[in-house]
Formats: sequence, structure tokens, C-alpha cells
Amino acid sequence: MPERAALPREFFARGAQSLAPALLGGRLIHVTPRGERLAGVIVETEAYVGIEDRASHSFGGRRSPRNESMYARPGTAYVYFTYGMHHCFNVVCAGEGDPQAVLVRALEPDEGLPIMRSLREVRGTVRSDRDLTSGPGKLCQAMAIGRELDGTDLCESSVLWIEPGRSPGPICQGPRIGLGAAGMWKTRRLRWWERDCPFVSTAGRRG
DNA sequence: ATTTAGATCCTCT
DNA sequence: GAGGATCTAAATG
Repeated sequence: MPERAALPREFFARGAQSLAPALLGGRLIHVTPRGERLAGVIVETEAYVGIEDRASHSFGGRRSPRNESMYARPGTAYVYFTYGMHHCFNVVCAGEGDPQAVLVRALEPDEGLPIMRSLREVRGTVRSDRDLTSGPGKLCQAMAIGRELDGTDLCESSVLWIEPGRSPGPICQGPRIGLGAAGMWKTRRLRWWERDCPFVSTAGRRG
């Protein structure tokens, strides 16, 4: 078995606004059911700060089978399905029953690239490396992350976890992407990314 | 480089 | 029945 040094629960036991920038540079690792290792360094994140956040699935304390994982212990994975075809991967944080989470929006792929390419392949079209994981839907496809991993405990799982990676370069901060009319929550700067990393999502590069 | 529309389906109203 | 924490291809400047 490969070395596994998952970030501990204490690391995730803080508000999303604190965790989101702290996750930059961390390595997300998935060992697929076929035993293939897929990994990438986190280079872009967004904070969804809880029941007051109009843009969050947990706004107003809403609770349903879809977002149940947001209410679980810190360090739990929240994976949801949207737009009829995409999954998004989040890390639940704060405390159990306090539904905050950090959306991982982009990775710098660094292990299992050939498999990622095949997972991202559409009609035989080969993609550039930066096209593998430069967006929340893209990275889930490349990392083979689906709804079946929703609720995974990232602190205990040997299938999906986050390790300390490298120290990030300069970090930029800006408004979150893709929100509807969420008032002040749309403009608050709750997105963080590595300034000099070419693997952030396209929207992210326009700071 | 930027804009547009279309895909597509689960969840909640 | 509407809309969504998105992505792609095609059209346009």
C-alpha cells in the first residue's frame, strides 16, 4: 500500500472561510475501485459559509437527502450532482451540524494523468493537461468522483483523502463563480486561487 | 477572445 | 414545472 498521510479531523474543524485558502497546495487522492491512483494539488477553492449564505445549499438550514453530508462531521466529502451532467466535490468543515463546506474548483493533476485523459475523453478528442481538472465538474470527471463517494470520511477513508502537498505560491481572492442572484453573497470574496498556477479554472484567471 | 445556446436530470416548490 | 456552486461547441468580433 502507498503511503497515506491524510490531513486529520482537526484540520477541517474550522469555518469554511478559514479552510478554503488553507486547502490550497493540499493533495487530493482517489484510489479507484480498480486500484488506480488519481491525484492532484488543490489550486482553487470556494467557501460556502453556512446557513446565512444565500448561495449555499444549506441556506436557511435546508436539509435534504441531497445535502445531508453538509451536516456531518468536518472532514466529510460532500459530492452533489448538478446541471444534469456534472458532479462537484466539497469538503465539509466547521462542526457537526454546522453546514459549512469548501468547494474544490481546480486541481493541478500530478498522478494518474493517462487515466484522467481517458476519463475526460469525448469522442476520441485528446485534451491538454490543463483541460483535465480546471473546473469543478471537470476535476470530478478526471478524478472519477461521483455521488457514490458522497459522505466519505476523508480522515479515515483509504479510498479518498487529502494530504499535505506543497506550499502554495502567491494567493489571489475574488468573488465566487456561477451563483444566481444571491445579493451580497454574490460579491463577497469567498474564492481563493494560486495566482501563478495555469491549472485554475478559466473564470478564475480573470481575477 | 468573448458570447451564445444546448445538453440533461435531480431536487425541491 | 423550474432551475441549478457547469461544460462544450459553434458563431462572432
